[in-house]
Parts: sequence; structure tokens; C-alpha cells
Amino acid sequence: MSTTTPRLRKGEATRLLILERAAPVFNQRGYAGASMSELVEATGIEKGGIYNHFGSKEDLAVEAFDYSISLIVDGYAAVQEGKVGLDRLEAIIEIFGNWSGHPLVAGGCPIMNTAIEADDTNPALAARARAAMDSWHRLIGSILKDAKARGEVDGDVDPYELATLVTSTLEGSLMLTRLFDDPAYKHRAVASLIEHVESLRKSPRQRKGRANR
Amino acid sequence: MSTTTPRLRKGEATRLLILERAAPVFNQRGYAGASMSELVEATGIEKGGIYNHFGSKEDLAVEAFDYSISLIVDGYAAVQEGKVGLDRLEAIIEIFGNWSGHPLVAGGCPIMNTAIEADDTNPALAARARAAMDSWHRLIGSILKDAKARGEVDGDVDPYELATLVTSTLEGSLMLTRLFDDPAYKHRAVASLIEHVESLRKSPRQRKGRANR
DNA sequence: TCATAATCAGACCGAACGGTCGGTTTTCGA
DNA sequence: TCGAAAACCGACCGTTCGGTCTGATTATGA
Repeated sequence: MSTTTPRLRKGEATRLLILERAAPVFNQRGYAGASMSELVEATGIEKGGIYNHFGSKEDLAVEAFDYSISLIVDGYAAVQEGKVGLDRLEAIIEIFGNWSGHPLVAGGCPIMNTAIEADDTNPALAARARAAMDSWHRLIGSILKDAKARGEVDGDVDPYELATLVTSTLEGSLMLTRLFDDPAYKHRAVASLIEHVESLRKSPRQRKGRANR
Repeated sequence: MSTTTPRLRKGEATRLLILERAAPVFNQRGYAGASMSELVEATGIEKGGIYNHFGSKEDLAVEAFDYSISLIVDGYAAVQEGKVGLDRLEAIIEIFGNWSGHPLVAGGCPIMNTAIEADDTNPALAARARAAMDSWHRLIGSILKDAKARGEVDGDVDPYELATLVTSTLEGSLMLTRLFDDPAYKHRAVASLIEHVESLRKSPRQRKGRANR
């Protein structure tokens, strides 16, 4: 109503539509493997329309990656709601192997996919993958720090080191699960990590393992 | 000397040269990202020469992948020599984070790289990646079975499951190490896995951890 | 030694690539 | 309501793609 109301331009909606349709294409086919004609088909927008919003295929890929990451950030934020301390970490680990059929973005983890393809070929995408991974590790690390502050785990646990170990195991198991199309690899990794995290809890005699579950 | 001496055709040497020069190109740039002109440059053989030995780019990629795998198989076979039981597994895990500057093939683990790129796009390459990964898991699994037969580990350890967990952690940490160009991720994974394997040893009081090291 | 087969170079092919641009249509504030 | 601006299409550009083929060269068995 006021004169300064920010208008929603039509183009912005199209731009977002392109991103949400292009993101799974890049994630499944890779940057080099995704052609503009595929993106035209997937988005339903002609080439001129796409280039109206993005300066180059690489620009589009970078923004599509960021879009995928935003979905993941939101997804993992949601599963932590109402939980505190180590339970937050366990919720994250468990949901990793359990996105109940509808993954956050088709084609597996975009950070891993981009890391593998771009590390030797595309500095811009590799940088975004590093930023996203770093943010992920800070999330896990902060949860562990919080758990320490709450006295749930011993002081000799290094939050950042544990975060990278969790990531390694989860991502590796996701690669195997996708390669063999078998969730068992993911599930084993999740079970192993949960067991490890549980072993970190202070005063096991008081808590008697995972009593409240 | 005998009449049945297998002759080494000239073409076979060229074919092998193409494979050993093409393998790292595919491993670094991916299948879609590697162009024939790059392969011509890397091999020093013109396009006609390459197509004399391989029917298509995909054929070449598949054979180059198999060649990379043969290097890895040989490398991991060598580090086990003279060792028995769990020491063989620990040697493999430790060498994983320690190929002293000269990796077996440039560009990271070809199985993981191929798995990530090919799972949604290239059935032929994905099948080779599955075969190679399966062979790797059988190797680790057989080492663990042998360790069980020797009484080094308890009977309730599932060799195959542990093998896939080891792979998950190692591959995931390699991805992080390459993404951030920092071997610390690899080293942490190795240390964690060694600790885990050590914890499996029977009669810890008799062996007192890793006494002979 | 020499004829023949194996090997290889590089010009060439049509298709597909990423990207551009002028013209048309749609949107939206005045 | 209407005109300017934003959005969009699709033909078109030069380049590079994977792949073919012919003629020259080299290796090799008899």
C-alpha cells in the first residue's frame, strides 16, 4: 500500500523457476555434462530467456548450486527444531539416511558432487563448494560446542575434528549408496556414527545409553 | 626363444601409452569434461591414431578407468607384502593417507570420481565403478575374515560391513582433503579408523594396544 | 629383402556446443 | 487506459564436439 512497497517483478519469479528447475539438472549431470539445450528443456524457458537472467552457463551453475544449498540448509534446520545439545546432532545424522524417498535435491549431495567435479576444473564452483562445506562444518561444530557447554560431552572432544569425521563417513556412505542403489551403506554409516556419538556422552551410568528413545 | 613366443606388436605399446596418458585426464576432468582434443594433446597421438585403438570416447574412458584401477590394485597389493592378519588392513588404511606426494593416479580416487559422475549419466562407467568397488570390498573383507580365522578379532565383527564403513570414511575424507587441499582430513580419518580397528583386537590385555609399533 | 599388413596423421564431416541479438509480447506504474 | 520498460522467444553466430576416412608411413614375417 505504501509508496515504498517492494514490487515483485515478474522476472524474479522466472529467475527463481529457472534456478529450481536447473539445480537438479546440474546436480545429476554435472557442470560439463549439463548442456544449455537440456536446461532449456528442463526449465521450459528458451535460451534467450535464460540468458536474460544469467550472464553465462557458469553463472547459472553457481547460482543453482547456491539454491540447492539453501534447500539443504533449510531441511537440516527443520529437523533440529525442538531439540537441544547432542540430540540435535543425532537428529541430523539420522535424517541423513532417511529423507523418506524425497531427497532435498535430486542427484545426491550437491556439495560432494561439485567438490568431485570442480576441484580440478572449475575454481568458481569449487570455491562455492568449500564455502558450503565450511558452513556445514561450522553448524556441526557449534552443536558440539553447545553440547560441551551443556556438559553432555567431555572437554577433550574437538568439535571441528569430529564434525569433519562425521562428514567424511556420511558423504562416503552416500556415494556407495548411490553407486549401488542400496541404502544399506548409508544406514550402516548412520548407525556407526550414532553409536560413536553416544559413546561420547558423559556419565554413561547416569544416562544408561540412549534411554529416552 | 621358443616358436610360441608372443610377439609384442608395436600397436600394443601405443595402445598402452594412450591408456596411461589418458587415465589421469579422465580422472581429473571427468568423462564429459575431457575432450578428444585434450586427449590428443595429452597422449601425443593424433585423433586417427587414437580411434585406431579404441572404438569411441566411451570405450577409451572405460579402458582408461580399468587401467587406473590396475595401478591401484598393484599399489595396495604391494603395501601388504610381508604382513598378516589385521596388520594388512592397517597397512592399507595408513597408506591411504600417505602416498608420499605421488598418488597412484592424478585427480583422486578414480572409483569415487567415476561413481559420482556416472551414477546418473553413464551406465557403462558406473558398472565398472561398481565392479572395482566390489573387488575392493572383497579385498578388505577377506583380510578381516583371515584375521578372524587367526583369532585376532571377535566373531561378531561382520567383515563386509566393516569394509564398507572403512571405505565410506576414507573416500569421504579424501573428498574433503582434495576440496580444501589439506591432508588433515585424510589423516584424521586414518587415525580414527586405526583406533577403531585396534579396538576390535581380541584380548586387549595381552596385546596392550599397538605394542609392536 | 621385400611385400604386405599394421599403424598413424590430419583433413574433413555433420551435429551440438555456449552465447548473441533484434523483434515481439507481456507487464505494470502513471 | 496506455505507453514505456521489462521479459521473452527463437533464429542465428562462430567454435568445438565426437567421429570417419584416405593416403602415407612404418613395422614385420616369410
